[in-house]
Amino acid sequence: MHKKELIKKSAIEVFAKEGYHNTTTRMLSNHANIAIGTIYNYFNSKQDILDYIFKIEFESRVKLLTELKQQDIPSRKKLQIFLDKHFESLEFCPDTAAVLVQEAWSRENSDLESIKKFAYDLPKVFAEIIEQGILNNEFRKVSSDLISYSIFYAIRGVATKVVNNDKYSFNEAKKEIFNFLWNGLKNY
Amino acid sequence: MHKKELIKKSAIEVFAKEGYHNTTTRMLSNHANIAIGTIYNYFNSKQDILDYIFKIEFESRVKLLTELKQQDIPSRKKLQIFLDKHFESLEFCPDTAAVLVQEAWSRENSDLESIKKFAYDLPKVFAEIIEQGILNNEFRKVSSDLISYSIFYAIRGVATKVVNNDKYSFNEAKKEIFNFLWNGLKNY
Amino acid sequence: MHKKELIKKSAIEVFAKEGYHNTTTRMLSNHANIAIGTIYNYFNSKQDILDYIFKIEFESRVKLLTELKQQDIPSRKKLQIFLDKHFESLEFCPDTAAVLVQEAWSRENSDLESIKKFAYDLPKVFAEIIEQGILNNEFRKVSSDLISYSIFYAIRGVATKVVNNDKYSFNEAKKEIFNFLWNGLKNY
Amino acid sequence: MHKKELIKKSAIEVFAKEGYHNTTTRMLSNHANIAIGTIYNYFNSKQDILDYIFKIEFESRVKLLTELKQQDIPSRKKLQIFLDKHFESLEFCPDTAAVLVQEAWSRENSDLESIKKFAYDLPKVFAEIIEQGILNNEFRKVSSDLISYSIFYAIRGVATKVVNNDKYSFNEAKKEIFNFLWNGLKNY
DNA sequence: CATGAATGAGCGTTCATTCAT
DNA sequence: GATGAATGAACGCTCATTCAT
Repeated sequence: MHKKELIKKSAIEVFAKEGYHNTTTRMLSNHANIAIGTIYNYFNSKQDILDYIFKIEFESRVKLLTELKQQDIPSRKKLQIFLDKHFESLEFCPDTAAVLVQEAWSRENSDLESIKKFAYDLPKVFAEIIEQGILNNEFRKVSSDLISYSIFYAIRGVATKVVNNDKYSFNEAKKEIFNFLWNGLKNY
Repeated sequence: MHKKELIKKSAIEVFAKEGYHNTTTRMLSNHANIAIGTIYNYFNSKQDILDYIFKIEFESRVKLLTELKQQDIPSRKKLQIFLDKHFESLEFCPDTAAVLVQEAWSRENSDLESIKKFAYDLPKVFAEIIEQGILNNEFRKVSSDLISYSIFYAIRGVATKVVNNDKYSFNEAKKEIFNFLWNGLKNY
Repeated sequence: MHKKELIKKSAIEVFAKEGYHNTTTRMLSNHANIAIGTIYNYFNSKQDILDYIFKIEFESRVKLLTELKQQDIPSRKKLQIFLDKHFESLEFCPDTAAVLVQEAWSRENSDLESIKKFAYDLPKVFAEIIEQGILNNEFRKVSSDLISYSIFYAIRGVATKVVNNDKYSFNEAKKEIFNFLWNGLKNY
Repeated sequence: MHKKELIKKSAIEVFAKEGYHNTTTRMLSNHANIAIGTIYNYFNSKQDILDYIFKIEFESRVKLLTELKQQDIPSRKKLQIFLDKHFESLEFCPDTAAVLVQEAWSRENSDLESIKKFAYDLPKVFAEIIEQGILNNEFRKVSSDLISYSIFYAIRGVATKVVNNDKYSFNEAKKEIFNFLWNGLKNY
């Protein structure tokens, strides 16, 4: 594996467990079995690592959403696929999910370019999908950007609940949140 | 004003603007025009100030929700009143709202007792209101605790959007989110 | 009781238990049931309290030693009486004894006038008693000021051991140390 | 020199002059011509430096005493050798001696493991040497642990006197205290 | 006289970052 | 490229002392 990816992978594990703020560069270097200085050969700063994580994850998600937007399927299906993918990544990359969830909204990181993109641009793309749904009469006439925000946060709320609580399976949670959001959106 | 309240009020202003983590005790004392030591006559630590803020706000919100639960009015109305109150406080105490929203999620504050209460107990009370709505057939049969989480986060999402963006009035946002949530919940 | 004496008495209790350094003025005021400010009506500083304690104790001990010096009794008896008095005060004013023992040699207090007197002048008077013993052939020709120091410290060593250890009674310890010192001094 | 030893050596000089308590970490770093942070690469805390000093000195002294105990020479000789070594270290490492003497008694350091060892275990080993002397009839039947304490403190007393006073040479002082202790111990 | 809230200099400690090897 | 010892600004917090009431 390229060393930059090794550091990213390793950092995700530590950030997920300890939180970005409580993680020292020494912890990162220990966990990755490299020297502290080596980190700085690939990243400009500690925050730069987080930035990179968000950048990669943002790109993969924006790619998914953009593809989804362009597909010729019902908007209902698009919502479903998005939730499928989202809960899939929660289940199979829980550490990455934990980092995204924990660090995205910390005021401490709020000036990171990639976090801004993640927090503002991603809902924006999703808003466009909602607008498609409104145009073809599948969805009610909602304010797409307000509601896309609500949806993003609502999903995150459920995700947090499920991650911290073994009462619900990912599948159950996915069905619940899908029904809730779909009912909130659909046109009768 | 009692000095403890002065410090709380002043701290809310600084926390809202700078974030809890970026705020130093020196900034707090400068903003409140008192000595650093004075802060420690009323609070045990910097974190204790945040704790106090959350404690006060938690109590007022839990009071509202508990009263709402006991009232003999349609669940739809209860949702509406809750949103009214919530957006009212957002509009008139935006700094407090900003602090609650920013710091409640932060991993680094997650061991504060009052933040745990705020983040976990408040949705729990709300879940009981949802269960009432299910029992009297106003709401669909949803998983009340998952969905109450979603709703809390969804509201936060809209709040964040509105606070950071002057495109929408609080009133518009309130109506949008109410319709969205109501449609997501109601029984046909 | 005069308030100054109340403060002194109370301070001795706290100093004995906590150590001078770990004692805050707040602890002193709480223990004496007075306000912090009141302390400063009778003492110029926290150290001034310690200074006063040593001054009083120094005076009583120097008085004893001076009287002893002037009495027309064998030097052996003088040593015995001194030890009697010393262990008597250890037994009946253990807090005062603890303060004297603990604080007299702390570098932190070493510039206190009364502590210097206590640590340097007291052995000096004792040295004069030893010189009397040498002159009348009871004691060997020792260097009186070196040996008086040794004796003071030796006594303190035993005192510390007995105070911190219930294996020995004050009486046993007194007999042991008397025999040791007497054998060390006496002329054959 | 290893940096840890440089810091130790430098700290001994400052502690000896200023006292442990009056020494700030900034003073230590200035005196050693290193950054504050460097200290913390080798020690966990300011107290840890003192702990290390005592640990090293304790070990060298316990080694000497243990060897002495096992040697087949008169107990009188053992006392003499111990005093020789002790005054030798006083003369050639006066700063170290000053630190040991000043800080070993301080109430505020009394919870340091190495200081406890120094103050309690060292006399214990010495007590065993005294017991040997009693068994082979060189010494009187004294309470070995009380008297070993007395001796340790008595030596400290003389040491303090000599260090703070240029009236006596180390050699004179050593002879005086040896005679005093030997007469206090010997069997007639 | 008695009070105790207010003060702020100064403490020990942390940790992201640098750079000589 | 890899290393990790060295760095020092900046932090949260303490507590003896003051002084207006």
